[in-house]
Amino acid sequence: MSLWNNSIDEFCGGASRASFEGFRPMEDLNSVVRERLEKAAELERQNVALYPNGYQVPDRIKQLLANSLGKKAEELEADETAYTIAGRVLSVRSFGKSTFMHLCDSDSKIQVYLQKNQIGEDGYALAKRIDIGDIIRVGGPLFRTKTDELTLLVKDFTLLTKNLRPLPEKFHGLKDIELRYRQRYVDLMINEQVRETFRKRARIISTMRRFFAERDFLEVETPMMHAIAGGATAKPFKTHHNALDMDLYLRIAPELYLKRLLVGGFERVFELNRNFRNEGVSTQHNPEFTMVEFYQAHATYEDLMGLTEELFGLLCREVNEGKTSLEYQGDVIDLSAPWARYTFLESLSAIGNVPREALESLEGAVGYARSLGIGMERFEGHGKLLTKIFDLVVEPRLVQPTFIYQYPLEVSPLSRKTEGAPEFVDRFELFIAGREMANAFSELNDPRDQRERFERQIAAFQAGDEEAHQMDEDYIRALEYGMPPAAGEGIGIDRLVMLLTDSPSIRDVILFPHMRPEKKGL
RNA sequence: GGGCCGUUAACUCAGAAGGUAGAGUAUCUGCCUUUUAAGCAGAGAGUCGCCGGUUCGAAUCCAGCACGGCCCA
Repeated sequence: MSLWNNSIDEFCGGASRASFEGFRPMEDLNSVVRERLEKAAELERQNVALYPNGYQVPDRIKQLLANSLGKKAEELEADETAYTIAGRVLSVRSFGKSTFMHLCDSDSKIQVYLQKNQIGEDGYALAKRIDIGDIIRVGGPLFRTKTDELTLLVKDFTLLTKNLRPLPEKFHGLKDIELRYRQRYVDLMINEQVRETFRKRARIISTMRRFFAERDFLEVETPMMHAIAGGATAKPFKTHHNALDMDLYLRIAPELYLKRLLVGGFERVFELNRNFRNEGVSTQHNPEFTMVEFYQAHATYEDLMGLTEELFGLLCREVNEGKTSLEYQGDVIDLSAPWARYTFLESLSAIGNVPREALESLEGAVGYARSLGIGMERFEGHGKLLTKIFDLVVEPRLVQPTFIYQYPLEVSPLSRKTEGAPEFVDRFELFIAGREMANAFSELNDPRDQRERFERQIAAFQAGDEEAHQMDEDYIRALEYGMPPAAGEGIGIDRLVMLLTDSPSIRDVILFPHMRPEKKGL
């Protein structure tokens, strides 16, 4: 007992003070951490740097694997070329005078072999002090073991970073969902498929940027902090600007700013960034989430259907080995164009089996909604009620990609009215795997109509609808200058990544999902 | 906000009916120069989420709270 106490003392405040100025032991010191601390102190006493830098690492494991693909043992044996790689030690199999380790760098893993007669008595003694979780640099030629595994025969090695906390169990990995999200760094270290998910996320986003760039869309950045939270129906987060002494809202959507850019003359714009909505957290919702919104002048929502089919097909092939179909949570989903299209009302009757009287009158809808257990607020009209019915009886059944178009005017305050059907708008939503994936419409560019819509929203707000739009006078003014006819669309990136990576929860595709703070001391 | 479930060693998990906690991995010691969930022998490691209550006695039963998960609104 007193042995490790003394050693920790030395490590934290005694002999090693110079190199550990300010270092304090963690509160949850367990026996393994104590032993690591002691081992680290011992290494420092032997003048082994625990956190050196400046070492060159010319080779990547991925390259070594690629270059050696198909090379026979004899072929490798004959090649004396030494390679130098660095990575985290993930496993150790140690014998009396030799040791195997697996080393992992950012995208690949390779076995390395340390032998006493290669690195000498002192070198091997130091090698024995390497722990799982340490980051090391090794150099030497490649060979194949008896079991034909490509392995680097270590001629020299350097400790680059000492690990002080044991890694999770090698076989089961880190399973505890809470720990995986709170300590994503450990999750990423241990669970290769998690790293792969986030690599795919990056690829999806960069492919999307390229897709829009190729079509002459300009990427822009509009404000995250809004004086009026507009562009969607959602509750915003409120914040305060001290110097200006004014309340601001984190944006719920960039829409109204992007359309101001159409007015300004940028005819194709997109923004791919975060939105914030002050609502519940679930497998589908994170308070901050990523959206791409894009606007194209002289296009209609029907044009965007084709563009969306093209984009989703491309993204799917990009992360899914060139295939245009994928499996999501057991369902095979075919993203090949063209996708099914139903008007909103058609879908209610054809897919949701909603009776005609519910579609034709508010009274009919109220009665039917009640039979489904759907409540109704005073400020809600027929259109709003039908969307609630839709969410319950149609949306979950839209597993294969489906466009639902011609939405009720009441729930679409920024969309152009459908010609000849003024209670409906030129808008579609895309559903895949029972979830809304995109929302698009031909943009309302008549300032008189837009003002009326805002006024209806304000009436709804006054009647108690907290999510209703506020009046945005500057946006009306912009429309008065003239916004070209245009169509715009928003796609939820997180849900898209969930779909393309077969992830059941939005938290699986967000690196650091929102969590309540942990109360326990670290 | 409501319902159900979970929280035990650093990790993955056992602990019917109340009697002061176990395994595997990891760690430490010894043996071991082609292993790969290496092996063999031994050892250490726990505020059983927190706080109350019932009881001679609580990881276990009860109430509350915290955090998390799933479902619902």
